[in-house]
Amino acid sequence: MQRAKQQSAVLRALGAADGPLSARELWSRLSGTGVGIATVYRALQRGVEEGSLESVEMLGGGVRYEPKDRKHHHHFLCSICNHAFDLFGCVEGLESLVPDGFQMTGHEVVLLGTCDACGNAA
Amino acid sequence: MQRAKQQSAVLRALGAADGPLSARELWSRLSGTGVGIATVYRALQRGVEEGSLESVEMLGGGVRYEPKDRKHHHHFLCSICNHAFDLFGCVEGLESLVPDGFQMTGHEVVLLGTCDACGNAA
DNA sequence: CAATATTTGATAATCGAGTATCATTTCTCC
DNA sequence: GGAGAAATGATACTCGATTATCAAATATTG
Repeated sequence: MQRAKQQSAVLRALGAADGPLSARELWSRLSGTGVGIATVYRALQRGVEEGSLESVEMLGGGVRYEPKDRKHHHHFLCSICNHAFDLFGCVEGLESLVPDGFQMTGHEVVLLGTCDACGNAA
Repeated sequence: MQRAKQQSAVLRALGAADGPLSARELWSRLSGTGVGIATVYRALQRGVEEGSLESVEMLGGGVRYEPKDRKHHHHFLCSICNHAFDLFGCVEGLESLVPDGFQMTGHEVVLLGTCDACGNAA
């Protein structure tokens, strides 16, 4: 059996997600496998250190993680299930918002609303 | 002397700011007035309850507050001083990002970088 | 002014996220 | 297989943000 088997499982679960996950979300997706919350944090921490993961701060509370190899993208946050979904594409006109003298090095866009599943369930 | 004098001072300080402030930021701007941190939280809580304030979650950690009467706007977060500045204007093309079946009810845009003061100090 | 209600500041208590610890299990390497 | 290193899960602990508590100060009302 390979090394760090559980941590691999954690990273695989994160890679399979359709958006960034918090440590708790990730842990709940691994329930049944016996993986402890500490191992989830260890895997995330190591992933960030090694550069394969990236942490994303987002409204809705807390830090979420996602694989760093994804293209530039943004997120849709469902106000009902509180899950963050990856979006594709970006927006225009950001530069025009920057005040004089400010240097923009990046940006975040979060769309808010209800996802397909929650919208239909309501 | 009028009622809730200190809470008024808190709300006035928030109204004078150039962006949303956290409870701590607000408190530090009132240092010297003897206002306690508890009163800051009380004023913020009451403001939100009464509808004059709105809480904004933002990367950079924690919740910030701003007067609710401001027009639709977004924020610029300085990665050095960690202060959030109000921006004016908005962006185009958000609708095209929404996946099928999702309902968008709002959006947040945060520009990241360095503000005028921090950029010049560097 | 007296009686009562509200506000205030200090600080204790609470809460959740994340981290540290440690005994046990599992690998790796020979 | 055996020794040592790394990984694991349970859980105690830390840390910061927010809330609750309470006695003192301040307003209001008559």
